[in-house]
Amino acid sequence: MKIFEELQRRGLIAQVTDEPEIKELINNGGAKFYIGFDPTADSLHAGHFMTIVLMKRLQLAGNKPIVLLGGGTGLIGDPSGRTDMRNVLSIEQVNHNCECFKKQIGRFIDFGEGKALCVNNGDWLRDLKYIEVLRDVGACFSVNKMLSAECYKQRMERGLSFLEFNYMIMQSYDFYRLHEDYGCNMEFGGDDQWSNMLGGTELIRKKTGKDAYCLTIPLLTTADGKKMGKSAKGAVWLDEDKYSVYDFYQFWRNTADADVIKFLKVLTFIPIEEIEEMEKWDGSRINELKEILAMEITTMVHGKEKAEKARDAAKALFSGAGDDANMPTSEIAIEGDDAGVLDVLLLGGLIPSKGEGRRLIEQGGITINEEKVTNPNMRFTKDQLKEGIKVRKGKKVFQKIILK
RNA sequence: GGGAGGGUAGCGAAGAGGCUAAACGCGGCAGACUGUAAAUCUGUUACCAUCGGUUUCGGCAGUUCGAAUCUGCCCCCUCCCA
Repeated sequence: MKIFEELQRRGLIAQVTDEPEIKELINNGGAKFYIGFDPTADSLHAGHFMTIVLMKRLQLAGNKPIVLLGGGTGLIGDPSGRTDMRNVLSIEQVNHNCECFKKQIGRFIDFGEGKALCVNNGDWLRDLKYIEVLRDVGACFSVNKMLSAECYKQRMERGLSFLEFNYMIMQSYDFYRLHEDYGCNMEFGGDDQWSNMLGGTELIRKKTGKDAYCLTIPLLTTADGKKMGKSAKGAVWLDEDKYSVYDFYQFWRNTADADVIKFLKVLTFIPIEEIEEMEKWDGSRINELKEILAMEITTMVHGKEKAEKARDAAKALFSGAGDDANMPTSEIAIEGDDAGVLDVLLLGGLIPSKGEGRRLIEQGGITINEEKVTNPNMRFTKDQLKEGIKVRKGKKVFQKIILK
């Protein structure tokens, strides 16, 4: 099966500019495509992951990826599909974030000789001269057309700053530069990028008379219509210091029934035939699929060893077996000879405030060492804490707390 | 620059001098039911605390026994006119 067909079967194609042409290019390894990543934080998150996986798929099919770090565009902020303005990042932050992104992407994409490129649009965007840009690039854009772009819809009601309005032009210019400097002929991105991407192809056509192509992937949403990759705690980071491997595994393990197959297709390298086979499995095996999904993704991101550890820990905890070898653990320090439960939970990071802790205890949501806690004034001695206590919050949160 | 309307808890949105830590909806958390799912139902959702207390309604300064609610100044947003 050729890569284009595979992408289709996996549900990875939302919109394309010229299907026959794109098919031809990527099926024969003729694409030199770029995907942009704006460094909005110091780690990639689950939302980026699908894009990276896509990149990898195309690279494996012989195409050349160009990773574009948004050292320039990150200073502007993409307003596409957003209702509110992004907070403006400092140059230092952006630089730092770019470094972090680069490291992380390197774990997935092979940057070996001639196989892929990593460039930073800060290298050209930051030095642009205003008048020159207006004359060279600005003249190619129609404000009327830009304003009618779908991606600004929400912002037309709430206000759009000129800064953000220029994002599309910067992204288009990126494509043009990559086309000129590196022979890039295609841009991939999330579906919310469609108008920005088209801006690029049009700019290239106007400036060079040549064609370039775009392909967008559907925005991965959960069955309840939310953007995938956000958990209650915020973004699901790929950096294990920001989001533990155990939690990462659990995030995928808790995927809604309706999303499992979709996620398997889009996010894993399990052959599409196999997934289509899994689709026919009896409904009672749905939890097996969730484990497979969680295992696959966690392995890709954190490596097999850590993924197995996370899986084993989860299995042990949820099956009720006493094995706490891999239970997530936090260390705390206390003053005095003993400490109240609420303080312990707070220090262990299980509750955001003592009020919340009280509520949990009142409602029977806290279990320590297999015993339900009923008294919010309960105390633990230093010796007890030294041995460590096993806390269970609600149904799914397990944590061992131990004295430092 | 002129005019109008706004800024209330994570979000949306009521409240227009004491009865308001602030209705309601969403979201979050917990409980029941389950399959570590969804749906549903129940409870809960500023902070500290046993009673009770502390700090909140864009910011600052006032008026009042008492202010989210009234006054002045400032900041920010939206719309209309230039």
